[in-house]
Amino acid sequence: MVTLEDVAKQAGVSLATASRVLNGSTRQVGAALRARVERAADELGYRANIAAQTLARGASNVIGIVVHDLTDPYFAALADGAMRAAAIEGLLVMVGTTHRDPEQEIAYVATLNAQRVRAVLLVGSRVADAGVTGRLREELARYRNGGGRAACVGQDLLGVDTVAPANREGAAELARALAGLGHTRFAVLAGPPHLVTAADRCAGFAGALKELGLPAPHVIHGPFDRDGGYAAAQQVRGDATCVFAVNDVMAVGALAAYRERGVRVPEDVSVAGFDDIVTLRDHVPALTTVRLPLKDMGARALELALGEAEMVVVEQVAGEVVLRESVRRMT
Amino acid sequence: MVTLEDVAKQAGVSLATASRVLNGSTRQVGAALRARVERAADELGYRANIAAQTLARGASNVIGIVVHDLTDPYFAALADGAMRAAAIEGLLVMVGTTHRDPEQEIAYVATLNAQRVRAVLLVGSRVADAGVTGRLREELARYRNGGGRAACVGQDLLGVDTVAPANREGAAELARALAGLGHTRFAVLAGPPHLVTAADRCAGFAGALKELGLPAPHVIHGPFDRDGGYAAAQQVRGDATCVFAVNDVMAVGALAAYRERGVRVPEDVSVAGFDDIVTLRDHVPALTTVRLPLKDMGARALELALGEAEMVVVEQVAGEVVLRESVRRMT
DNA sequence: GGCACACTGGAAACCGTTTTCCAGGAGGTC
DNA sequence: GACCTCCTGGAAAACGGTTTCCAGTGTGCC
Repeated sequence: MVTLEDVAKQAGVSLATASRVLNGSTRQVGAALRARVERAADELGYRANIAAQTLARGASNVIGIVVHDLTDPYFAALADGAMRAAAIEGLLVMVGTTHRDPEQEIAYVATLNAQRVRAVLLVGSRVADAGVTGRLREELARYRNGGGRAACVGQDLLGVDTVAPANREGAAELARALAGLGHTRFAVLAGPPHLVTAADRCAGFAGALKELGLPAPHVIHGPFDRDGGYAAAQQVRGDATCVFAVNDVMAVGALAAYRERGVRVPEDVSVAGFDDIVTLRDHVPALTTVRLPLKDMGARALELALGEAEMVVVEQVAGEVVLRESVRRMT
Repeated sequence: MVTLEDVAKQAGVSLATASRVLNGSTRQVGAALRARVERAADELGYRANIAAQTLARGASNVIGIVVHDLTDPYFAALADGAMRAAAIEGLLVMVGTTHRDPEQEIAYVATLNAQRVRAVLLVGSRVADAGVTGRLREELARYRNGGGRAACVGQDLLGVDTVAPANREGAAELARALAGLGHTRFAVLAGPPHLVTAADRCAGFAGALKELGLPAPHVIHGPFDRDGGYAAAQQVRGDATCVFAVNDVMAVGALAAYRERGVRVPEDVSVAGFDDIVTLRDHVPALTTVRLPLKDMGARALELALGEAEMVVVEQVAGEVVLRESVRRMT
């Protein structure tokens, strides 16, 4: 491995000069020496050792992003947004996936702390478990005490800058829109009760129905993924005319379940989701959903993490109800 | 930031002892001291500085994965497979996305080299551009000369261990299967001509048709994504009874285009894709495609990169034709 | 009791940079 | 011409660990 010293020797200059030429410094270096150093570096194929730079500079140009599951398009979109923003800032990205294990999330924060990454982004729903959340907060505090910056996409439960999708309000608005189409008997494929995002969407939906004086929905819990939606759809009571799956991939699972059973959507039952996943936009029937600007949210979270605000900032992101063919008007 | 020295001081031991206790060493440390060190580390909230460790050890526990586009489920699945394998090995992952710019790929290899990552995985099709490929090979050689390991998922064009999907053979087999259903006039939504994966699939398909004595397909080039499929489908000649999109997301785009125009699939035209993307498995009509074990391929690429084989190994991965409802029998 | 040896702990060199500090020379001003 | 300042280059001290020696202790064996 060729080092800066090799380059300096070959160019006949000191280490300091070589460093100044190659790795950006405020100091000027004379044209002649500069050229010699550059030529030497090129000839030798020098690549700075970033570990050494990080150590010497006390700051790295890496950020960490922790997501639940990269193969879930929801997280892929958020991560992509953040990564584009990072690329613009000249930052490298370490991605960790927890596969929905909160302990993994804590472990990642510890590791990213050890890496002294510039910022950590925690992307995805918090869980309703004070113990886990407490330990995560602790680990995060340790990191931030050392000068680390952090932000979160999800719920404002960690005491760090947060991009918070308006899950309750979005679900409520969806409920009102669906009620406006004449639906009165609803079911909710609610995901896991401990997942805050799922719980908020469910609660927002149910709350709006209540305000409208409609009967409470039939709530069915299950996993937060496609198969969870598929399974939950099997248990929906027959009298429901409209089913709200708390995310799009669950909704797609539900649609598959109905299709297999010969239940027509939207003729026999209406189905709605949440997120407006781009990959699913060509699904048939087209999914009614609540659109979230996922890429922007990811990018915004990175901005917040890097930003200098002395106060913790929490940004609500509104969802937009998008009515498509998976729901019908009842009348 | 609390350092090992702080811990050593607090525990009243030397730096060496603290290091041996906390960061794994072959050397034994007495129980009493060991306990003191551990307690001190815990009290102070010590986290080893990985940059310093990497520097001192001369080896890092990070690997790099470079993909074209993380929001494309094809890459998400491959990356996820590799990341799971990495997690098992206790490795951290840096992910870079090129957004399909080959220059970015070269730049990433340089950066990952600077990071002295343990291995680099280049995931995705090569491009048919000798200049770009040459420069990438150069950068890769530089990295490997410094002791780096590399592997590739795609085509064996870089002189590194490669997991190579059998694009030609898979497409040929698909062509034979479709011909077996009675189709004779084909179109191929072929993607960009310079993208080797796309070109191979197109060539394999056309080659098989030729062997069968069928007319050459109508080949339409365009982008390798959903919108590319959508646009290309508009240009298909009216006499084609079966359209092969060289990947699944393009096929979905084509299906959308047909749906909008009121062309029924498969009644009016049959459509097939390639990859068998999991996220699309609930698409209607269900997509005929060639299944690739993407997660396994990603994991296998990591194994190869980490492996000790002195020879460059190239592993062909066969695709499996999956006939589903997006194609019909002609008779 | 003496000796070799295994074992544990510490001092210090080293990993590859950055950056502070110092020295020397050029240029400007009075 | 003397003095000051500005600018450029180099020596060396960090940065936070790991690891090689080296020294001291206790043990087993003859």
